[in-house]
Amino acid sequence: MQIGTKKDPATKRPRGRPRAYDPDTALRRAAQAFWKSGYAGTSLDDISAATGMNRPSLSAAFGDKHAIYVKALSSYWDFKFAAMRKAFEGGGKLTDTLMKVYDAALSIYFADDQQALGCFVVSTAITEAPGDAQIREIVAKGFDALDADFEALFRRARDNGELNAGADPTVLAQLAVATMHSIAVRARSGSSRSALRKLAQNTTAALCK
Amino acid sequence: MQIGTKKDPATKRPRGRPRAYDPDTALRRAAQAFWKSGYAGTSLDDISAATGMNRPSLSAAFGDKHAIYVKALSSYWDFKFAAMRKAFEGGGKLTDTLMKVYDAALSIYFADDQQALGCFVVSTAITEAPGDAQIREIVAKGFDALDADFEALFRRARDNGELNAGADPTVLAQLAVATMHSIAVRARSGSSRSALRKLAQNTTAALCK
DNA sequence: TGAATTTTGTACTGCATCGAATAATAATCA
DNA sequence: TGATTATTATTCGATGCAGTACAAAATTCA
Repeated sequence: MQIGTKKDPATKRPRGRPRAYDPDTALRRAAQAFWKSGYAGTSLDDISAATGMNRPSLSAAFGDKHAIYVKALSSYWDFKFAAMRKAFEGGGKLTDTLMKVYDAALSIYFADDQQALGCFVVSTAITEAPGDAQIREIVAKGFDALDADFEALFRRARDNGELNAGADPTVLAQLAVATMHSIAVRARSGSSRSALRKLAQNTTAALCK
Repeated sequence: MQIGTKKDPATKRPRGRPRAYDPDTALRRAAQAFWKSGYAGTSLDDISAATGMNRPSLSAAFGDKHAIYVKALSSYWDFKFAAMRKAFEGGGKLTDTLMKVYDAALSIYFADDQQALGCFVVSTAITEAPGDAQIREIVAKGFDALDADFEALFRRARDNGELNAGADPTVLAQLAVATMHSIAVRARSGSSRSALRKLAQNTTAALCK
């Protein structure tokens, strides 16, 4: 159990009793719990157990359940989604970049060795977005960002001559994202990682020719 | 309010007090409620309100909450999913058939005018499949059926010469289903029906050339 | 008309959950 | 060392929920 954040030993400690948790790791663990069982399926006691924080500390640090969920989703965004998007950088061959992106996604979707968790954003889109404008906004922003990443990638490839001039980057991006969504959905319903990687390879081959 | 099922007036009534509900319509309404808010997000009182049945009647007719969910999912399968799959029949042009399928799906996903509900099977794949083997089985069977329908459609089109001989029906079906999943996901996170129809059109055009 | 049978409607029990109030603890500051 | 401050730990109260027991109602059968 990690005690405190020694991020900067020079900064003077604040006045009172020191925190027994690190807010970032706590949020990551809360995200993992919500990710696995959804909003309604995860109790504050579950969050408490996952983070090691007791309930009043959760309240004090992050607010009520809804606020914790929003912060956890943002944490997922910062730690997982952002890492995946890094796979777009580098500028190798189009097919290689695409597979790097899909492999990064698969690593996240299958990170938990007990149970495939899929994509927290996709799951949130299904469960929480319809009834919650704030969360819907966050999800939409995430989807837009991914759409834009794929579109930029295909546009570059077209301009480089890797794709023929008639290729439509927008449509290709939609198909690439659709496969990503499909992978996220199928991962949670029992498809194996290898089967979904094959799906990614098929998509990559189909879109690049 | 509909009383009883007059499906066959010749059949003698059973012995006791007649039922005040029709089991099929009750299940459809229960499905609608679960479809909207998920398993954990829907209480038995919600189901009770949606069906007009009180809780002991629900218990007696369908069993406990989990059993109701399974039966509701099967009801969705019988009434919605099966109707959508009819769009595969008919044997017109490939692009027309594909758009008929997508339009049938969109009609279901946007059937509720208050709120886009997406696909009950996709939503169940996300929320309930991971933790419930029985439901996971049902979902997998649904996905397999749709994969097979698309694959058969593309195979026929290739054999008819509508697609070039090198086209791979399996891969095309995966992409077509991926777009379906994507539409279901995006529908619940606020995308408009017209935007998603455009997505379907783009997919159709891309896969048929 | 009255007994038998099935369903409906009300009420209850036990349990989980959320949120907050209160007391104990561990640090800094004077 | 004692006051101050922030966090932790325990506990409580109110609410919601799932499942069930029991009495009332509506129908068929004799």
